Amino acid sequence: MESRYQPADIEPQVQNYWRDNRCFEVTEDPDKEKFYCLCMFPYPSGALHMGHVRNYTIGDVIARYQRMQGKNVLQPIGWDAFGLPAENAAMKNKVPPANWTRQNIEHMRGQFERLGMGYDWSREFATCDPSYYRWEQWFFTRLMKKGLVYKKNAVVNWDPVDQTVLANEQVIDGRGWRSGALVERREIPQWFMKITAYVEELLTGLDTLDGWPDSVRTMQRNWIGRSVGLELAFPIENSNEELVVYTTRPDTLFGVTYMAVAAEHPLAREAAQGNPELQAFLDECRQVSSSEAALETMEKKGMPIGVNARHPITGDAIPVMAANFVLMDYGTGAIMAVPGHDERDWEFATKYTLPIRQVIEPEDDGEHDISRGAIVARGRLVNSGDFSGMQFDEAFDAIADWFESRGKGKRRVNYRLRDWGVSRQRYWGAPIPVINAADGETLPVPEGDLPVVLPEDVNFDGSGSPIKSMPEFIETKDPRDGAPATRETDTFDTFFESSWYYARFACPDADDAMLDERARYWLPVDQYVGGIEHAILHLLYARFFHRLMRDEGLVDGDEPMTNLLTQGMVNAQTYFRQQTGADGEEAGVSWYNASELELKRNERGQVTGAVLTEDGQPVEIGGVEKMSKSKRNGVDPQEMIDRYGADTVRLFAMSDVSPDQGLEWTDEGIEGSFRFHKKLWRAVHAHVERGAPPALAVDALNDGQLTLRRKLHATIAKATDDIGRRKTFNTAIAAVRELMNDIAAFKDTSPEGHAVLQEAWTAIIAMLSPVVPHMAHVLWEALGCEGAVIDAPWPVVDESALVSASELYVVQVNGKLRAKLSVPAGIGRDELEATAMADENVQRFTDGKQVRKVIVVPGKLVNIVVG
RNA sequence: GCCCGGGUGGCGGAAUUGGUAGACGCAGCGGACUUAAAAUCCGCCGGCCAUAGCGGCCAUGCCGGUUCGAUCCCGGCCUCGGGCACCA
Repeated sequence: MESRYQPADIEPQVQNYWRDNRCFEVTEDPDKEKFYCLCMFPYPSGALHMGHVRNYTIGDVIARYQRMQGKNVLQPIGWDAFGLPAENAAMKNKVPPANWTRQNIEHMRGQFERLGMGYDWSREFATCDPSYYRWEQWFFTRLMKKGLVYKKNAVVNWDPVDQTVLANEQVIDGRGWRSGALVERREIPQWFMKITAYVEELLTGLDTLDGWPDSVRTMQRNWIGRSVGLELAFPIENSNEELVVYTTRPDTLFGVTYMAVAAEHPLAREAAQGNPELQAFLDECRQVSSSEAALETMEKKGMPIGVNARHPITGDAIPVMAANFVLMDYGTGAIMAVPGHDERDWEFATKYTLPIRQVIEPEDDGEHDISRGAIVARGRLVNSGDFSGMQFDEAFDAIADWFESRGKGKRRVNYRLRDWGVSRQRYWGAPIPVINAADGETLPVPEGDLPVVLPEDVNFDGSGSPIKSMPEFIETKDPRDGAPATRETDTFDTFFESSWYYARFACPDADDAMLDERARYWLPVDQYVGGIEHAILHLLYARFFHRLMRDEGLVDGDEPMTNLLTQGMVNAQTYFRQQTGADGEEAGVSWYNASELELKRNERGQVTGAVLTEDGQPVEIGGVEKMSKSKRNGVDPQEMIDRYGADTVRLFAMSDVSPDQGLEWTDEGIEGSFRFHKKLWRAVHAHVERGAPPALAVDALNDGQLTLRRKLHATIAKATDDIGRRKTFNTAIAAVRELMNDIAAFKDTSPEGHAVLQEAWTAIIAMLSPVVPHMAHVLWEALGCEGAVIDAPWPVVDESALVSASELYVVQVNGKLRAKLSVPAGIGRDELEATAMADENVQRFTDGKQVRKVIVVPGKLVNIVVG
């Protein structure tokens, strides 16, 4: 064994060992418990960043831990290879998206290996492989036949200068990111998946997902947004038409003072003919990004369309407004407005001086001034005709009955969730396998003609998707009669690929089916790991897809992932200077990387400022923010691996915080992690130099040896719980460090002590091996242990080692800590109370006072309440 | 705007979800070793007060509540982060 820790020497050797012995390639084994561990696969953006390192280290630690628990562990990796960045890179670098993507995959694969990830590389695939996307094309045609997909018009962001559809991300302050032109809403025909057909199941299924964080389940529940309400119609004056609206607050119906319709609503369009002012307003309403955040935060605008509706109960005339915040494709394109009891309606009514009427009196009897704000809380109805005096539930039923008995409305369960639009007008995606026949029919591509291969040798100049102007792609034949027909040129949303890849990893080489029997062995995923930013969309689509595949007979079970771990982001300190132009105007901000700076500290070590090394002038200290190129606060993992080794980087990524929290990267932190490796190496080296230890004879141990052994087994218990159940790797590592501190203070050189130390070091190396597998591999061998540490069993707690003759009690008086007592284990309550009362410091606070009660928490605490 | 999280010493965080606030690490200070530096090792390390020693008061974003006892539960606010359906 080398006396110095040299990661650059040992890490490649250990990686070769894993590769040569195919350590991580697995097959189905019905005799072993299976464990499928999966991290959300990466988008091949070019190089690994720290967020990747963290994500995949978490997964690797769990996979290696479960392997040591004796399970048949599958940990695959692949590439979420379609997407927008490849198109942007293609424009910038004049490379076809396919080439750029595949080069990135090559590079990142090497980085994963260098990090020591225990992947079954034999299962690797990229979603841009035709052998992968052919099966989702096949699946889509199956769903077409089942009626689970359909085509309808839907809104996109249209850049009128670049003549192209923009993603929400490409719309900045309502303008196209490249052209700067005001973006318009435009309707085009698109394909939709009927996720709403599964909405109840997706909702109730959340209750079964005990292994998911509550926050994610709540977010999904709210996203689905089930509500019970009333659908009712407001007749239009002097017309046979009516406005259908949905409300969850029928109790406020007498407070309706206006109606609002979308700019695209037929009623508004009709009214705009011959009304140029209204027409101009409707045109203006189109110039808004289609994102909900933009819609909700923009200035609410409206204009009367000169048409009245009639209140269905009172018959009162109610003006109809066109409004920019009502959307034609959500709900019915019309809403009833109750400014007295809805904040948005209140603000709108105040702005346009529309009447505000109070029809609810809240429970709390507090001061409520309807002229100063809406009363949103439920309460008793007032000014509501026959319904006045009723409470919410009673009023809801009475009003709903009123409408239903007259055939003018009905109770309805409504969902916020909308069907999933999967069409993208982009090139770098899987072609939607549809043929447009000359007679207007849309037909699925026959199974025998799949896959519809995306041409990869293209000239990508940014003027839209190349396949949209490529006759050799577009021209095809009608599968019914061979007549000329055209292909669909839209591609799938990339969420389509990522909704089922987890299942394909079970059988990536199946070439005559989407999935085969192996999927039933490996699924569901036992542990899924990924960023919290995917809490809703990706995970909801995957849950939907799993049910679609279940109903196609491809998989068992309802849910795709049993346990979910959502990981926080990797952040770092930012530094900047506000730059001033020659004219004294502010000319933007310059960001600096920590490596360019020197920090100033006061005598306490508190950072008081920073100066740029180059010019010695101060820079501002900004916030701790997500690592990004623009803020220049990123750290390249490759550089860190080259300097410190993969184990040090892995350890730091795991040791500072639990995985679900944001991790702050610091240079000092990584140094500390490296120091830990050197210290551990030295300690094990010194231990090994003593030669082979005698066998452990527990009965022969003295108090000091028993105490160290108690600490060891308490540490094993804690680390097992922290890694296996809580997934708080940081506290498991801290517990091991505590144990190592105790070992450092253990000055026993006897043979018995030597044997205890051998037991301790062996357990420490085993427990650390999922996090720092290279170093553990080498030290395991040095300790003379059998086999490779990846095949070692996880250490087991010896319960008898935990037994102690005494217990520590905390004594409080009126909830304040006054003493600590060490008492014999299993002491009786009376004796315990007496011992506590007899304590000198306790008496200072109880003296002359009456003891009202004594609370005892066994094994922990005594609280004496005096008054 | 709406939904979901977070806020604890100089810093990252711990306290297993009602029972010792500050584990572990980083930074800092003091010391040992060294010709010196680095590395390493040892000690101290929330604030205020007291001190030979024992100890006391305050303190977990802010305000209020429940409880014998609150970082943890409830109500109201402030603030930072994630998502909002075409970034992945």
